Amino acid sequence: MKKQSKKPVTLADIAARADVTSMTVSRVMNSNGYVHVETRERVLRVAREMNYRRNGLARGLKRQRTETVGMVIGDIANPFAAELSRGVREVLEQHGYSMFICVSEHLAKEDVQAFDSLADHRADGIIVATRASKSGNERLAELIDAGIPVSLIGRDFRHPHADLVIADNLTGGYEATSHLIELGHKRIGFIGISLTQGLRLKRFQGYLEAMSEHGLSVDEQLIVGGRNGSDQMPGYSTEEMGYEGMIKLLDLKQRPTAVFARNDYTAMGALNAIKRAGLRIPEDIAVVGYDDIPLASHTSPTLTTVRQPTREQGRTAAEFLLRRIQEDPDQPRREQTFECELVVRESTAAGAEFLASQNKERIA
Amino acid sequence: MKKQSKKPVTLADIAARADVTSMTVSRVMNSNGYVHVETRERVLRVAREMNYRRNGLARGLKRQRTETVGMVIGDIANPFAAELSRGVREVLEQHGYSMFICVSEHLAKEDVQAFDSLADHRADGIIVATRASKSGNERLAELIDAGIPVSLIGRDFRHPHADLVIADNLTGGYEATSHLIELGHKRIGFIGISLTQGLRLKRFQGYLEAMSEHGLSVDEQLIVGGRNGSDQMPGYSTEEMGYEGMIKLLDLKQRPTAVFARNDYTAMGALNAIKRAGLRIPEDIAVVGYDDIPLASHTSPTLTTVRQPTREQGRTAAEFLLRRIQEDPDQPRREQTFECELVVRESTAAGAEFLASQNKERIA
DNA sequence: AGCGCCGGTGTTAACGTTAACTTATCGAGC
DNA sequence: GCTCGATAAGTTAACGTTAACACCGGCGCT
Repeated sequence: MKKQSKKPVTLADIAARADVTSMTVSRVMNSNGYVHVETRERVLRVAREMNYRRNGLARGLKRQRTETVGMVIGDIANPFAAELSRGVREVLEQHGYSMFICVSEHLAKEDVQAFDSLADHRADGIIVATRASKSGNERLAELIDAGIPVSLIGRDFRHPHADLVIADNLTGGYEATSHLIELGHKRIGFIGISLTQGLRLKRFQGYLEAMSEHGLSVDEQLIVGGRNGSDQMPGYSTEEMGYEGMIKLLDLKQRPTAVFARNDYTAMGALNAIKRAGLRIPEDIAVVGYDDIPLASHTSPTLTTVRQPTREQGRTAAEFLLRRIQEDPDQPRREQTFECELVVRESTAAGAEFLASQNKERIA
Repeated sequence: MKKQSKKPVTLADIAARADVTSMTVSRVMNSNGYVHVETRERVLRVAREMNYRRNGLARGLKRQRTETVGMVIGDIANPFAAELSRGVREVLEQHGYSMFICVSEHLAKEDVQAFDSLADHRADGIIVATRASKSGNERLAELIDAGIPVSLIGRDFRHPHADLVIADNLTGGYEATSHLIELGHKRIGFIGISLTQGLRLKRFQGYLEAMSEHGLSVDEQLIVGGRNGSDQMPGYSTEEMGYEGMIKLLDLKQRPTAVFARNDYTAMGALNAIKRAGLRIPEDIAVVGYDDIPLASHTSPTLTTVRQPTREQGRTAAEFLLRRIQEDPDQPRREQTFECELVVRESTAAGAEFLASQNKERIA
């Protein structure tokens, strides 16, 4: 059924028409080596006429590099990942690398598939911003051992030859929680994990530490959310989780006076559940999110949250990766931690004067 | 500076260790042709030991296809694009194709770069979901003419050998506006375009048609938003545009009683500006968005919007593309239009009874 | 005159894989 | 015994590009 379609133009085709060898055409295309001005122009003209596109496969095969970097993210709609990718791209582009994005939908299986796919297509390096998983980490280790440069962002996985950039989410969670405690809250809920598997989440550890350091006990009933069983959640529904988690909390005999959500979407879901229940924010219940996505300053009330230097993390990961590509893939690992910053907005501010005194936000 | 790093294992390396030829190893790896059971197992064992990864460049070069499809989107954080990409992936994965995403950040230059990059790396086909631009369209036409299968989503560009899936945004915009008119609104604003360049936007045309058909005049003061000059807007800020646009509308001597926003983010910005101004929704001002992103049912009030079958569009585009890849790249174009559906929620509902009578939404 | 060097171009041989073909062995069927 | 088909390999020659080297004429220098 497949019709014989016109096959792509090659250097040799151009060479024949321009009466030179393909080597000369190659030199013209890559502007290296000596080529007579007239020859160059003739070749370029023919190439344009024939609508030549170079074959990156052959090129990459011969040169043993593709000037291509793959980035693996868990959820394409996540503004946090989006901002990371922008940082990565900024740097890669400057250095002439193309970036291709693979999405794992937060599934370990797809994670591995993405790694394989990028490795097989000989990406020069891989930037990984997905959540850690056993099978994913194992495959990643194999690839790193095979000499593929890898740079990780916020993934709880270390390898002697892979770089890592990460935000200090432990402190971030600690500060968010402490902020609530300082406002006088004692019953503080956490939305977005299940107790069985959330213990590795740094921002949750920060929550626990803050509570215990201030002598507050943690009521397990106040820890809600997270998927039953598997860790898979279709793209966007973290915010659904926030909504449902909050409802559970509101139904308690003794409900919390404040909640800390694992991320801003979750927090937005919680905001909604609270408003729906006819309660006021922050008077009845205060809410803190995490990530400071652009929407966080446009909810009502605006959302107190923890900002991490997202684009900067992407940039740094890309820089680490490029160094590893251009120097030695087996060089010792670099790790950089970024500090987080509490951004106080209306969802926790007791009053305007508090906001005014605390809020260091730039006038955006 | 670059240290001699261990070079990747090849079929020949395995062949040597397993005492066969690389052809036999190739047969094992691709499970085609006859291979003795013992030989196969020996080869597989050696391959695993040596941590073999096939070279997709060489493979693609020889086979003249890569089983890879590129998708170009304008904004990675846009939930609409995210949902499209999920649909695309669903189909591609079923057929054994890998998908790589390129992001153009809504810039024509990056659009062209993405096309080139995918073409050069010999993707078997390209799915394009970015906004049309002169330079982008031109390059796209070149690639299509060169025989690269292309499938377009919602891009205002036609080519005899490229497929197109598109939502009927004209009708969508018409219905959204008619809905407001039927509710009794006469001064209806539109947020999200500039008059000079927004005329091509189908949903805006639908707005204009509905207004004129109902004998309402359009006040140019009520058309706000859009960037001054260039069409570039950094990722997310459409919602900023909604906020600022709405403020402009609120400042008018005679402000609108309803607004139609070009998409849900813009609408959310508008919601916020209205609430901030101390006005009620929908009593003082009604709001309609577009796209029905997941968040739309979680704002307060929930957002009336126009839903398009997003994932379905992605799936269809992928199916079109696969057919074009597997059959004839020069086959005549297919075009499929998807109907949109008005989803009435609180931001326009006059009262609960209205909602109850109109809202066909599934109990999600 | 002889030498070296530079500009300009060609030749050769890979890069790693696989399509297409060839070779060889083993039984089954006549 | 001979042919034929299935099984199990091996051989050859690309796919399109470029690194490395070779070649050649001309110019400047000793």
